[in-house]
Amino acid sequence: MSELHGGSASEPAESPTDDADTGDPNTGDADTGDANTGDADTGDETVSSKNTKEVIMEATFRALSKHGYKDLRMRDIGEEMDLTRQVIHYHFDGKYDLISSFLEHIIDQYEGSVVVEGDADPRTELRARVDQCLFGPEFEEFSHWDRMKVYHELYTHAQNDGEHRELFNDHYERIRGSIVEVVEEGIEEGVFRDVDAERMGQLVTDVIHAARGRRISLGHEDAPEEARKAMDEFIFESLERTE
Amino acid sequence: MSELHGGSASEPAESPTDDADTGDPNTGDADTGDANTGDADTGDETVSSKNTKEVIMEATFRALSKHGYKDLRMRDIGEEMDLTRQVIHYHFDGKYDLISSFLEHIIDQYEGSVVVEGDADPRTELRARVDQCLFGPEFEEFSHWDRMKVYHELYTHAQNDGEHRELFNDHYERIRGSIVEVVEEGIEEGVFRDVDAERMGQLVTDVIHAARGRRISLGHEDAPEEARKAMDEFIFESLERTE
DNA sequence: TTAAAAGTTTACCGGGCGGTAAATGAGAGC
DNA sequence: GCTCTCATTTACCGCCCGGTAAACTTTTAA
Repeated sequence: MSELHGGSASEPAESPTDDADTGDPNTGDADTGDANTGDADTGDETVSSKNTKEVIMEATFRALSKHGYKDLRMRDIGEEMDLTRQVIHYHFDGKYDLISSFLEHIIDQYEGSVVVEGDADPRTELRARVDQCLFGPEFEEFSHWDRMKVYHELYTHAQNDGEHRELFNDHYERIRGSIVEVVEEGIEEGVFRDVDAERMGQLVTDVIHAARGRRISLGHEDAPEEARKAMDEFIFESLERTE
Repeated sequence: MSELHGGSASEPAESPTDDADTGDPNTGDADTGDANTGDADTGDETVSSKNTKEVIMEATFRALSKHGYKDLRMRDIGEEMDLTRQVIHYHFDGKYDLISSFLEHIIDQYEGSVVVEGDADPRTELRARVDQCLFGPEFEEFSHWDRMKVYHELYTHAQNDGEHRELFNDHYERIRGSIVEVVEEGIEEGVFRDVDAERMGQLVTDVIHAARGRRISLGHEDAPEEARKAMDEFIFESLERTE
């Protein structure tokens, strides 16, 4: 066969293979191809292909958590998977496309994790929604902040990327909207005083975001809790004063 | 100053010189070595050396504004100066040291731009401080948001860097503290109702940060203004209700 | 059974990046 | 004038990273 580069077995003492990807080549794999439920496929994608994409998303998430956006290398993502990093290039069109897809992925996850009750009274409902934003869904509370960390880093970086910014804007609008809705409901029902619901919703959303950012960037573990108390004491209190 | 290397349309097919730094070797310079006031030196640094460091800081700022933290290359900084990028390595100990120094630099600037009145009544004082955080000092209003953009990006990245995080924590504490102080003053003087000043100050600081972040990351130009109105309407109003 | 299509791996690379070494310039002190 | 030090430039480099090409393997569909 075409011995392309002379590299016979002898060669250099340590891995001649460039790409020190070596992370650890799935030694004991037996974890990849299982759970292959032959359900209805979605769109025109193979089941396994869809599965792989999800594996890549999860790996991206882990790599992003570890290294941060700035220092994220394709190699890092590869090391978080049982597959080699090159499969990424088969399923995505380069690094930027991968990140963009991941962004949609993580936003969808966020979206999907929101549980709507809807039947409670506005007072309770409002607090429940705020809590959900601040502390995550009741179940699966672990990992909430890991996700948030990644989300928040991408969020900040969006200032340099118009495309990403739009995604975040849409998402933001949905969150804010859902809070405004509850406030409006409360006003209609007469349990809240008659304020500008948009402005109030905006304020609440802002406080949520700030507490999140403070916890993540500055490491203030108690920021969400404190923010929650402050809202109770200084915002909700004045909201409910029907007077 | 940005459009340095517009010319040389021909562009040598393959510049043998590696380092396509070529930007364009300060053609029209005549801007570097002057203004050399032989004043008393500070510490053990030459005047010119100190000057150069500042030039580098400014260049770093510009490069950071343009490219964002993630995509910042030493080369980009070089292109924002009249000097070559290698001088950076003479004055700083590599990229990380440069960024750290820049961080201190921009925080100092922030700090220095804060104007304290102190004599006004707490009501006015509180609003004035908030305004300053939201809109920048009255003079030199331009460039305020450029600085903020850079500040905020570094701020978010601090989650991945303990050393930087500490710097931001200190700074944050100073800002928050100054607001808490005003609130306390107001309570003592009896113009504000008797609330937990710490918590109130925290809330106000959080709202400021959120509005800033929203304007920068999401591009909501009116975020500061809206936040200001929301605070007036929903927070300050209830604060002043001495009742 | 088999051949094409889809997916994955192995091997490899060009270019760009941060950094360094040595040559050059510019003063300060004697 | 000479030299020694500080400051800056010119020239250059090794390595690391994203990406590709082709071999290989598994799945799909006749």
